Amino acid sequence: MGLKIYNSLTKSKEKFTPVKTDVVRIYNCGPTVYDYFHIGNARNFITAETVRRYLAYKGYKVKFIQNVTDIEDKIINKAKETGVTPSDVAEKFTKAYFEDLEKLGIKPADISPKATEHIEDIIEFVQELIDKGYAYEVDGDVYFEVAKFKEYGKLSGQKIEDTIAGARVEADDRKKHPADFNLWKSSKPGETGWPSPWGMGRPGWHIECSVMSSKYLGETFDIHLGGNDLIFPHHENEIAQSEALTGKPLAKYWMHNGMLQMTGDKMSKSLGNIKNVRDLLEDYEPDVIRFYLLSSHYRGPLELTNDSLDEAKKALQRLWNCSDMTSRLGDSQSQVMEHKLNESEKMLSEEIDKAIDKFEESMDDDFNTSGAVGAIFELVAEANKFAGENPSPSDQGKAVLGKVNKTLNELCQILGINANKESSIAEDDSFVNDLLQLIVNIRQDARKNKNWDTADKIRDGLSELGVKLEDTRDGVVWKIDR
RNA sequence: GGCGGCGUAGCCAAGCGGUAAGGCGGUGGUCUGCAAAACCACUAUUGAUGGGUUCGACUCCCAUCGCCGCCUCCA
Repeated sequence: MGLKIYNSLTKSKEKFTPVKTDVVRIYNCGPTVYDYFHIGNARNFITAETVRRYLAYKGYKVKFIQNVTDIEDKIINKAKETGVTPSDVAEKFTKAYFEDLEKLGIKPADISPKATEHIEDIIEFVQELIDKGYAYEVDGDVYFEVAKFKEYGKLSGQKIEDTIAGARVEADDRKKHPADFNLWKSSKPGETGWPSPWGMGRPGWHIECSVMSSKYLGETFDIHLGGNDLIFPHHENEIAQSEALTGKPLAKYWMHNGMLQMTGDKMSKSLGNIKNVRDLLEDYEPDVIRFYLLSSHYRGPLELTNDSLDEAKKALQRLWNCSDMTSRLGDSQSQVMEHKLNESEKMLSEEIDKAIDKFEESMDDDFNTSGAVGAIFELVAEANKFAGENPSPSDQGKAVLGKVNKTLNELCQILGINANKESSIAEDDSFVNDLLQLIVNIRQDARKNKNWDTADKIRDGLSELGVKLEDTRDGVVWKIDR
């Protein structure tokens, strides 16, 4: 079973074979840093990360680039509104971007190139397009001449004529064709700009991705990702620029994630119905947010509601409980010896392999994280069942449970989810642990004396402080949740 | 007008040409001093609707309806 990827370019699932054998090169369109990023952006980042992690799990060497657009009209507008410079805005939100990524538990890209640090490269790229006859300059602006690129529209299925029929393209007499787009924008006096052969100006939006992807990944890299709202015009234009210049495909596979919706509408900054990740993290743990985003397929739409997040949290709790139980009851140090297993141990052991198989099968099928999560939960159910039937497992039983624990951890890690709950109190905080142990011992004494009032008062009181006590058959277990 | 996606139980959500994973919720049990956790049973004869192909379709094709995205900045 090899990996299959749905390629937006061909609108079909294709077998994945890297362009080069030794490394998979991936580019994802990163944020324009004019505000905190929202949960919809996060879905894209997490989709990219899932691709990246799974490919690494499959044994590929992965090189992952995600750019930072730090000069753009929206940044300039924001600067005007708030009375600071565009670079102030960009700096502030670039910093916030990396902070929020980290809080969400998303690994930053191998390289996060910034547009403003590649002005020279961009100018060179634009000049070459002019030299090759694909672009023209008017009053300090440089446009890409869409009519010159015969394959224009191959990604989005848009025809140039239809685009004009939409009549929403800004009228500009200076352009040869309404669909022609900006490669270089002249700047007004006093505006941020860089010197260029065409006067002071700044890069058009689409050009930076073409420039930086080719610079760091080379011509024809493997996977280009982005939200499906970028298909047209952004990705279409990227293809036009790059392929006009090189005559080679920009990327082999194009992956586009679906939009996150709020009460039926797309979440977007222009609609004003956005939910910042920063704010969301006040109410939900990173794992919950990631788990929720992974619980459906990346290409479909996904509705964000409090209920869906709450539900994700409960589901995740079930996983955490099982992980807890298997680490408590299991022994991950000792080896499972198949021939020594009894009937039920053997069954559980087989369930581990089944879960791994189903997990990989799902992920191989265009990164079906929903199916992969299902596989994990099937293992959880089997482990719980086994533990219920074998409260005091044999050594081999412990070994199998330990293996379940390890498997749970490994599979979750591929999805970027912690199989174990991150506690706000360090696990090695021995003072807290000793204190809790003392309280629990006192409560156990009360229980021995059937002093239920005291015992319950302690349990309820701790619960309010975020410490949950469970009286299991083999002792008291506490979980910290605050 | 052009391009594309979606429509599966109360809710969320997968696989699959041979009669529906998983999660949440609900109901009834087991365990427990009581809880919690966990387990067991039940919870879609039905897959928006209407046709067609097929021995057989939720899965393929066509049409209809509904929802959504893109065509302007947007992950």
